[in-house]
Amino acid sequence: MNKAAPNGRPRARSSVTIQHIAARAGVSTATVSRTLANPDVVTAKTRERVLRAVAETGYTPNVAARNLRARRSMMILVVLPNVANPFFAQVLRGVDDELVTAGYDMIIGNLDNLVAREARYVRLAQAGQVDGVLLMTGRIPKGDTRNMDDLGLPMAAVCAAVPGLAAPQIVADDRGASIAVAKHFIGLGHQRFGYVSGLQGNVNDVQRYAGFLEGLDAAGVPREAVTYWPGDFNLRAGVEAARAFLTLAERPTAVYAACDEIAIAFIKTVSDAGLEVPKDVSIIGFDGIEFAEFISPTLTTMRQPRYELGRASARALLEEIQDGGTGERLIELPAPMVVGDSTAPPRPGR
Amino acid sequence: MNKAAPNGRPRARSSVTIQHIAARAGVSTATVSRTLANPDVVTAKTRERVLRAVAETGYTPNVAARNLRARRSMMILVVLPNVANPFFAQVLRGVDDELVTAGYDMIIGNLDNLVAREARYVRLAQAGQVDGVLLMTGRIPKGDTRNMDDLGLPMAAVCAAVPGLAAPQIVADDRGASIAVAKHFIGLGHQRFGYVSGLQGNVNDVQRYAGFLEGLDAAGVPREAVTYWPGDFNLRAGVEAARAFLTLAERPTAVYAACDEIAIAFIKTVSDAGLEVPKDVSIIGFDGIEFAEFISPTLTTMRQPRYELGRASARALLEEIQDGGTGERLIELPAPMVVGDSTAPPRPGR
DNA sequence: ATACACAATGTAAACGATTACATTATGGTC
DNA sequence: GACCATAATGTAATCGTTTACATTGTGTAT
Repeated sequence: MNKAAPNGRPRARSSVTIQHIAARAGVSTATVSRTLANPDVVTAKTRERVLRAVAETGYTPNVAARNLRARRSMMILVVLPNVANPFFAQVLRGVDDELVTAGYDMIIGNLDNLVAREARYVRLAQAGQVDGVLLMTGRIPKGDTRNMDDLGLPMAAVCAAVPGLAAPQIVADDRGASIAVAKHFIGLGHQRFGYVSGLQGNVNDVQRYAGFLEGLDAAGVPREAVTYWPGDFNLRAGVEAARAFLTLAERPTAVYAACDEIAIAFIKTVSDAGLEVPKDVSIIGFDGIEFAEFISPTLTTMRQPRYELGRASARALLEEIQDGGTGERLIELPAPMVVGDSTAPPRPGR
Repeated sequence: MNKAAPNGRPRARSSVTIQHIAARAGVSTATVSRTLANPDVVTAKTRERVLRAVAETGYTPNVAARNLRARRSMMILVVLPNVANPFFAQVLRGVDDELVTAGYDMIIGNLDNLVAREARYVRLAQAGQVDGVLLMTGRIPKGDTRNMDDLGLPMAAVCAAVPGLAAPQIVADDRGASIAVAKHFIGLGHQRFGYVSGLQGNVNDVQRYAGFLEGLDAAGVPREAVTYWPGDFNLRAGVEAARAFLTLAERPTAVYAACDEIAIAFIKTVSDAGLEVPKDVSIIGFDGIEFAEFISPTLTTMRQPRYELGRASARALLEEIQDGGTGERLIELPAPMVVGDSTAPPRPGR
């Protein structure tokens, strides 16, 4: 008997099962299943009867049952350091776009910058809840328990390379872009430089600083001409670095910030202190967030192809799942410079 | 037989089942299940044996099987218009924090601003894949197919009220805040006003405009003194509104923007055109995004308690799931004004 | 010692799909 | 019309838990 809801419509929460459809259409459950999974394998007449029954009852296959039997979940776990970070939000959109077209959905594993939270998602993945894992974090510490790497699940890393991970890694060319930053500053005639770090030890930050130094080295800039400020990937870090900058007797005239938030806060802070950007100090950021062109002066920045990073990584992960995976490889997308008004030659005579 | 991985560690992808644990611990599967679900119901000795077996094998219960039998998934579907929008990202963090402590995880239903995408998530919810739905969108159109509202699933709405939805709705006090905006402008002595709309017909936008007008009405401002620009909740809309503003012979001296992005782009555009903010025009935004205090001039804005909106809505949803729900009710959180440098009295003699 | 309440465990039936294998229907060829 | 290949469908096992119900064990009151 097909129980109807009070309003006469089919009952919600899918109390209607494949048995009901089979009975209603006068076929076996196997035929119903086949009709839905592979319509061409059944007779047109059968197909029509089954589909009508489905439509009339509003039947939707129970996912748990399907997952259990078929041993897949059509779910991808996306692990990221912090959902609140707009940078990842844009990457997520790329991931989602790609996953959706392949019929997958995503579970968000938000670490909230706490390494301890990772265990939860390792467990979730272990439980067969997901068909693959996308790591949006460069920091997968080898804990006391088994970690993601050992799960034997298809994986991919995006945004930040995970050293030693045997999986596709999709990242922006941090090093190359940072060399370009150095070259740009040099080309403008700068001689004293500063670097505001993102998170200490973060793989992106390391690459950016290394690339920056490499570019400066190539131009013969002595290491003493480069000031380094530790920081974090947020606005506050920009304020603090700017304060440190302001106390210097001989200030750098060109500052490279590990991300746009830092750069924007840096500009705001030094401007409030009476300096002019770019006349007194030139600044280049990283990421190419939208706000970069809506501040004054507009920010020169290295644009990460965030959406594309998301798409490419999801695509790579899907390949891992389907083809068994081509496995370990590094895909570097270029991060081109977007020239704004925050860079100029240094004030003459300085 | 317990198959070990090549490295001698327990095999990944949880090929070890509850049967293995039962055998290893010399108990029945029922006892294993009980030990894990409700440890105090078994003998200390039994508990110890079971837990040891679990630890030695690295057993994790298969979630699909559990979901199937227990008829719950410990998953919440979060439907939002656009993952790439930083505003929602912060709300998501609040949601996640609350859900995690209750043992739930979240599936992201990203509509990408396309109404058509909703069907996918209705289906997902129908399939018993989630225990509840959190709607972060004010636009749930009654489609030709059954929509979320009819699912019979625990639900809650956040950020934007869904008219007619019989569920808890957690929103900021758009109207009250907008009245405060009007009062603030009036208090400064302004007489000509502008409003830059968010998405046309969006429930938040409607409330904000209504509240703004209400506040102006209360001060006896004639309707002709208010210019309305249609827009969208993004930077581009601010640019366009500003361009329209600039063409006016008699410009408003006080502009209220439906969100901070609009306000920021508006400021940038009129500044580039040679006007001074706030001397020539005062601007107030909405949301209180972080960047608001890092532009020049810093933005006066109505701060939405985004994290708290997320938390409160998740809490309400969990109550719906657990207690059967107290159901329909409106929770309005205040959106206090954060006064920046973008507001001042109008230039004298204007 | 016996009976009895109650705690601890075991047995086996769900949960709702997919799918290997068995069976029946269909159509083409001689 | 008989035969056979092949297409279409049916039967029933299976995925790995949870849990209702049955059974056994333990301690206490009589």
